[in-house]
Amino acid sequence: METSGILANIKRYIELTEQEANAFIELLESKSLQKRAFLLEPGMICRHQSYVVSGCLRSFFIAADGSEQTIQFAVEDWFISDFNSFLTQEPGQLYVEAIEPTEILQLEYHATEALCDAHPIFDRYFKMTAQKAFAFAQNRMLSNLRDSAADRFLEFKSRYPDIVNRVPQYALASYLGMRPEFLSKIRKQL
Amino acid sequence: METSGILANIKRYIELTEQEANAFIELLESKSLQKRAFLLEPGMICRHQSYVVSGCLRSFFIAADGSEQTIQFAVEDWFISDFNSFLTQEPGQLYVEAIEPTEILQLEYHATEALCDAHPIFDRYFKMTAQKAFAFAQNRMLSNLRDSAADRFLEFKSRYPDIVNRVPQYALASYLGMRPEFLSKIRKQL
DNA sequence: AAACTTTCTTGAACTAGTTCATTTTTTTCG
DNA sequence: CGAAAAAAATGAACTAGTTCAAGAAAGTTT
Repeated sequence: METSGILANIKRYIELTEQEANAFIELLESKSLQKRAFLLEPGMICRHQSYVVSGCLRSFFIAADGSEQTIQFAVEDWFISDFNSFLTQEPGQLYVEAIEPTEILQLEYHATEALCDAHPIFDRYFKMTAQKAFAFAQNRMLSNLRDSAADRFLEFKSRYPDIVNRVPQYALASYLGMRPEFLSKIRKQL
Repeated sequence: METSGILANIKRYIELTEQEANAFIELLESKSLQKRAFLLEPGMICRHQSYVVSGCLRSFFIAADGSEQTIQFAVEDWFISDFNSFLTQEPGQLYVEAIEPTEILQLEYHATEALCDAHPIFDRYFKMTAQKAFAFAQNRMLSNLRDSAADRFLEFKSRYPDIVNRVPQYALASYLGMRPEFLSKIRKQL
């Protein structure tokens, strides 16, 4: 199992003893997904957080009018889940779908809790990642309130040039809060 | 100093020994704000998270076109800050303004870090609050992508009937991602 | 209570972004 | 490769929400 990436990720936040690192690695479950496979569907309880070793996933939901709304993309070295469902361990609303063939490492909810009980240093790690995720979500909200559709696209493109070329345009459009036709027109004008 | 509210808040998440509770209370700084006073302005480093004992605050920023965009309201028993600035300890973008005369209790950044070092149980508390805040932010984003302006207003009104009547309409409009004129028209139609 | 300031309302003109229907291009897969 | 499916592009008609301007109402200060 390829654990060097996820360990390096953690070590950016906290220092681990060998024992703590081993306790963590023992919890990991690895999984492969084909392109277009669903890791999660609405109504399911999200029992894992998933770390992307290689490939690309997205989370989205189906709105009342039938349209897809993308919440998040995850490429190499990112985590993804239906976080609300993961946190409450209640049925969720989101799909998580593989955009490319993807390898992930998963952390199960109760195993994660037990890990934190046994090694409180992991409370600190998950504190830091949750705080970072919250700050990120606030910034995204801020940018959605402030910027025009074209500006949101340009900002995303300059920050994640890689992702723009890896995900379908309709998925990116829904992430940016616009219709695919309109994103197509924006791109044409640039 | 009125600390029963904030202690009850914490005890919803974790159990504290008397020693831990005392260590926490010793960090609190209390502050009063007049109506329309600013707790924070753009360019300042957000050095505290603030817990509202009584009154009402909001955070907002000024967009390129000069309009105000409200990020958050905070009434009794809520926390507020420029979280991005608080987390990074770099200059922020947000105003935090008192909408009513307000009493707050503040937790300073480095004091909070020291508290977590001395008593790791607080890492768990801040983990849980950050995770909850992140889930909340995701839900808000989801609702902004999915719902019409009128639906967003109705949803907010049913969830926070109190706040609707306490904050100026232009502030609520900008929180909901619309112009005050349009919110006025929505209300007229209902 | 008068004067002043801030907030809210209203209506008309406008525009950013949507919707729908069709065609073209790209990707998938036997 | 060639057929089928999925994704992207295009254009015309539309609409949800904005902008601007002016007046009414409410709140604050002296």
